Amino acid sequence: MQPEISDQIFYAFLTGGLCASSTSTTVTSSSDPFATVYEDKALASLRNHKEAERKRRARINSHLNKLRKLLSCNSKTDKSTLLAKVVQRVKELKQQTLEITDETIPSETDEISVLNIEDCSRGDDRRIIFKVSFCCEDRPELLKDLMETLKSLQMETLFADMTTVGGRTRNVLVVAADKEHHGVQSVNFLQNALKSLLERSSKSVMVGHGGGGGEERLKRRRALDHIIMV
Amino acid sequence: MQPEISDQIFYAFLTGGLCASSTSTTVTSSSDPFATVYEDKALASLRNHKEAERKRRARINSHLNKLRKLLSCNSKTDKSTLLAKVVQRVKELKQQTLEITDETIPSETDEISVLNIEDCSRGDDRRIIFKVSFCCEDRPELLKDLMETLKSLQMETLFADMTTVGGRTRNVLVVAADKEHHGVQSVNFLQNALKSLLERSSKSVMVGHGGGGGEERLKRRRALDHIIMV
DNA sequence: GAGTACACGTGAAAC
DNA sequence: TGTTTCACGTGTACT
Repeated sequence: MQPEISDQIFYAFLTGGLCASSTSTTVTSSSDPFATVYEDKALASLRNHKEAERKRRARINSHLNKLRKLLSCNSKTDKSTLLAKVVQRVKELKQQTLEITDETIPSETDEISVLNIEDCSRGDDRRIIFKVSFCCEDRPELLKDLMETLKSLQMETLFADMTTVGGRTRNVLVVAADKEHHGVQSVNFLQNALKSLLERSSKSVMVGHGGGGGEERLKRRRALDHIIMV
Repeated sequence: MQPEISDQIFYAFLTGGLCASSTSTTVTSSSDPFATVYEDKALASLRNHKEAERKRRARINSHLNKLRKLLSCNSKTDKSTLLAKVVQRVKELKQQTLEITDETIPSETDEISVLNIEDCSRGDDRRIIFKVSFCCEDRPELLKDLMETLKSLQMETLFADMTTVGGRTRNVLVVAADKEHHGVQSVNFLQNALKSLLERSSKSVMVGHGGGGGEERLKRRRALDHIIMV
């Protein structure tokens, strides 16, 4: 691709400009017939270039060392494996936070999701299984209303994860329904039931707690109400 | 530090061994009186070295490109700023997951913590504020017991975050107590009350749910019980 | 001695 | 324009 020895080095080599003791530049310039102002300029440029590259390398290596510390890697871990570990770590952390914020922590926007997970049932042919999850503002009667809704639909809760944080709540339930009364189309029943549940929620948010109060504070207050109801 | 042109290059340069067209090595070896078997060996070694270094660079750059994708960086983001962003991202993600798993997600081990956060009160001189947090197995009566305990201690719950996931629960409450009845030493009261609460929990875990059942399944069952109690 | 990893100086390309 | 970034080949040290 590129010549092994460039014209520039060759020239500098012949004129003695590239010897180890660079302090002799001036001397060389005065004693050598080839020495010119241009040569000095070129050498100065090379020196700048050299220095800039040095700083660039230092910058990169500095960041690499920070990464070594963050991953608690030995200072003698070589660059390639270090970077491989960094790639892996970033992937892990991204996945981890995604899972948590997606499935556990309440989001700022309301969500409803109903899934038929019948396929995962352990040979229970008489029941159909749904995964129900929703995210909304918390309110005192929310869970009670939810249980009543499920009861009226003749569904049984198998297990539930619930998170209430800062006045917002995310709930993930696995519910079972008898196949005599329900089929896959019951996903829509559930979805609609939840929807009206959340609508009741937003109404209660509007109407209840008539007295003023900070916005963020009010959110947290509602979490308190929930406890007090229990 | 090191000579600008090494003896090796100088020698190879004079013998013509380092010209761009490396295919002519054999020709050079046969026509040049300096050519020896040693020279060929040395050149082969250099070529191996060259190739190894090429591969090493490729390996490093490959990881850098992966990182570019993970951070959705332009493919023209330079190495240094890319690495700077990686450092920042890793720090953020670590902090984020630490916060969540530390303050929200229930841990596998039981924990009790009571803090006097009086200093943070907004000029409320007549009340003392505590931050109460605990993590344990969930059970149906847990929250009810908790509220009764706080009531008996004449403490009022200001707000609460609650997370129940996979049968374990983490609760963070901020409670207020009248300064006429409580001081900083009430931290101990609270701590002991919580401790007996959790002890009751572990007893109920041992005794209750006498019927068999999978270990993990049982955990989740208890989350269900909690809902049904509400 | 062969293999591996790093820092260096350099040429070239992008602005 | 000079400045900045990259890939390259090389010297050197460690194993």
